[in-house]
Amino acid sequence: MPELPEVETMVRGVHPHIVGRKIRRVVQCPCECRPITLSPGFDEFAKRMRGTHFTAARRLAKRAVLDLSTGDSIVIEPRMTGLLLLADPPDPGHLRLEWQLEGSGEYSKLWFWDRRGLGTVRLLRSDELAELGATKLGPDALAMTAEAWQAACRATPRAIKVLLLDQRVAAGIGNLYASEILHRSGISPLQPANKLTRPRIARMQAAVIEVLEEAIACEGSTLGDATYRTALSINGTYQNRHRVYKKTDEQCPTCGKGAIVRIVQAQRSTFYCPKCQK
DNA sequence: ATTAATGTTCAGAA
DNA sequence: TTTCTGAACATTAA
Repeated sequence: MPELPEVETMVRGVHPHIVGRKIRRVVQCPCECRPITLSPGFDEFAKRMRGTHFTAARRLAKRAVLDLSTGDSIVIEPRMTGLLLLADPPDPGHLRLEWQLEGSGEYSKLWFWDRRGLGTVRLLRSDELAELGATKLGPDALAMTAEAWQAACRATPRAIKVLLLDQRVAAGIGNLYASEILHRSGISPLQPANKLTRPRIARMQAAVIEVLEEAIACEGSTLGDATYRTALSINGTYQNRHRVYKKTDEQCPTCGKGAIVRIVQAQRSTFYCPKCQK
């Protein structure tokens, strides 16, 4: 579930509370749930971590990266329902990993909570982390220039919505924000990328930045049927500003004429206004 | 009972 | 080589 703004909110929430804190112990599933995918296996995972301390919490595309004093990094991929939490999980039954922190501080535990359990947590050396970034991820969506989008669009006839979701083109945009970005840009999600004109791509690039930064300022989107919340367990508020996502049949807030429709592209829902997105 | 859900990855086919 | 489809992972809520 978390996309770029939600993961950014997670790492910002966790950073001031864990940097400098030593790891006393790592516990797998303090509740009675199935362990999520870990690498390496839990024993080595915990051993390489014990006694080290956190030096930073940062975001890599839709992943949270917790750097350790050893030079290793914990790379957390929340996928659909994963959360990094310092307090109050949505329910106590899906805590998949617990880091017990030494020393003084407001919080003594850091959790990875994941209801569906599709998330993954890996411990990587710096060279492995660099390789991950280089092979699977394009530039961060917030760092993409209009020229970079122009080059990516020119190179393919794929639908622009599908291109926005391609993490090798630009990393961090997910299904929710792709629809919101295209609506703000006035671009149809079905438009072949290589048919977009330069000014329209420039408009899209600006919308990418605007939507993502506004969503970060709102601490992400917490949908009614979802579980996302900040590290301190506060709901995000960007859902109150959604214009099209899950708004099927509602009036378009931009043109006031059309109704929002839902279509399916690459097996994912897309929401848009056919009247003002061309 | 069926369907869809803010993600990623893989196999197989066009 | 590129692109698309379907399925898989697992759980829950409408």
